[in-house]
Amino acid sequence: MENNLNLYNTLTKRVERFVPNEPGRVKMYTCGPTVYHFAHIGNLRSYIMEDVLEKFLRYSGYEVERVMNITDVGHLSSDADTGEDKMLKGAKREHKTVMEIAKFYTDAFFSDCARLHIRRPDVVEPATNCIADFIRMIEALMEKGYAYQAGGNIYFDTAKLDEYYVLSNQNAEELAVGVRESVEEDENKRNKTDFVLWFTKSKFDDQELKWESPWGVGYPGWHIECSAISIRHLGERLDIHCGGIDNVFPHHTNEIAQSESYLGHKWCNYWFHILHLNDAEGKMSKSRGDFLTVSLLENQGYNPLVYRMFCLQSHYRKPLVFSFAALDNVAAAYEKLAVRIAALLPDGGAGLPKTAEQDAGNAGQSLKAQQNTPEQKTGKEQDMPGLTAGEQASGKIEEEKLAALRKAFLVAMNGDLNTSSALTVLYDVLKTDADSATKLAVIREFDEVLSLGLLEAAENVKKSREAKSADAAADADGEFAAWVEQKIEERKAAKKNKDFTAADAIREELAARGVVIRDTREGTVWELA
RNA sequence: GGCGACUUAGCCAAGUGGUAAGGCGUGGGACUGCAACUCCCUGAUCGGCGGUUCAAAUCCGCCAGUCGCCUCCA
Repeated sequence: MENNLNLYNTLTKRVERFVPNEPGRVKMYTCGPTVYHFAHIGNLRSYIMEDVLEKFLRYSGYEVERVMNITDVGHLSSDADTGEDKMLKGAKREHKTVMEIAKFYTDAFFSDCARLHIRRPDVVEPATNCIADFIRMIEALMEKGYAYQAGGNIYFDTAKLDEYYVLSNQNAEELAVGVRESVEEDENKRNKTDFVLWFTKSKFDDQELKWESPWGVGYPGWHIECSAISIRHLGERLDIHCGGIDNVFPHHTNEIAQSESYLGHKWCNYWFHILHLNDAEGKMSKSRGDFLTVSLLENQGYNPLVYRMFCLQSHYRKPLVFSFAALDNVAAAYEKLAVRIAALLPDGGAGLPKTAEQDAGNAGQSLKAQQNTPEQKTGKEQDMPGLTAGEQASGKIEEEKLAALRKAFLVAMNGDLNTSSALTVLYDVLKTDADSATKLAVIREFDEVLSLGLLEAAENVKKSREAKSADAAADADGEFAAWVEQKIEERKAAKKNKDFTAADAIREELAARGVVIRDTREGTVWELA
């Protein structure tokens, strides 16, 4: 099956058919975090949506190579040399070395990602590993005349380009410099859009990490790292460059300027930008101080995957407003989905062997084979992605129904990654007139891309619904469990005698001890609240 | 000041020319002694005004509101 992915491209400001440089292969670069603090859930919205893009590309049959940088140096709070390095700021705040800070927050970042089922990119490259690449690239830019030295620093000369504002319709005359109060204008720049490639002279001397360079001891500017790291790992032609919308100008604009000047040809074809997560006050940002993290959500009782679903419920090119009311909405929807899927699971709870981590890490590799052999119907069951023994046991996969649902999913996702519509296909699956095995297979397949952990959640629901009594009894000490069982028997007797007052009293007595009971067809089950 | 985006039912949200998906919630019903669970049913003419068209939430114009970027930001 041919790929039909249509993606909005910031470069052309249109939705375009995605065609990679090399058939069947996608080279994807993501601007990674600056690791001076925890990532807030707004940062993570971008990574969630990029993860969906990556997984959908894999699901569509592409081989994807994805690279992410880790900014662990040279990220100034100002582009003038008066600023303060963010890493250094973090280190000062916590009385640690810059490298300790970087390590700690890098680990924290990937831990957050794992909890959100965001796959770790194939290559994760800290900027401090690539200093030699930066220097090589800056030297080349100097030789070609695109860079100049002034006041001890190396600057990129944006006047050398015919076209600088390729991503946004800014214009030099109207571009305001130093709009924000904290930003000072750098007197060394020839043009106001010039940016620093290498610092050797800084008004603050306590920069911890410095390296030798042809221009003296110093450290790299921020923009050079993404260009150099991408070219190092993905070569001269990039298919997709991702990032938050705020990076469009100046960061990505500068990346294009320096990369294409260096390479002498077009560098990246598709620019994928995610709009921000806002709250009632506006954009969430680290610098505003107070911010929400994955851990904070977890502490308040939210499954991180509920936040993932919250993001998927909206479109990546629309601003998303966060509120706990809206999150509660999604939490309820997630729970209900899990319950409905649980009802499809075969009895006996035949295993769901994959763990959440595996699910997050190995999304979609299997559709390609199927798509390449559309006529092959016989023995298709064996090809089903991740079809478990349980699914096979509960019935035969109904191929035609599966194909119809898959098509709806593809239409949604191919339409500029319409995850909101893709999510509704999940509800179509549940409503469709098909065998449980088919529905489970489809849900499992879609979840390779959505990564909402739906089958695991359903399995948990099933466990707690059907085996909770036994589990609770095992968990609780025997004496307590015996007491509960006895109370349930007493209530049963009371109900039989139509003594509902007594029955309700027993239920309340149990509730007071944290035991919640529910009458089912199979009898009364209980669990510890 | 310049650049850009958004505005759909109580809430979230899809829908870029053909007569408003889906979810949550609410209300009603079935089941249950009751409750919970589950299932069924239930709602909007698309910020305002004007225009183009046989036909507009969808195109154009004006107005209003909200938000983002303009060298810290995902």
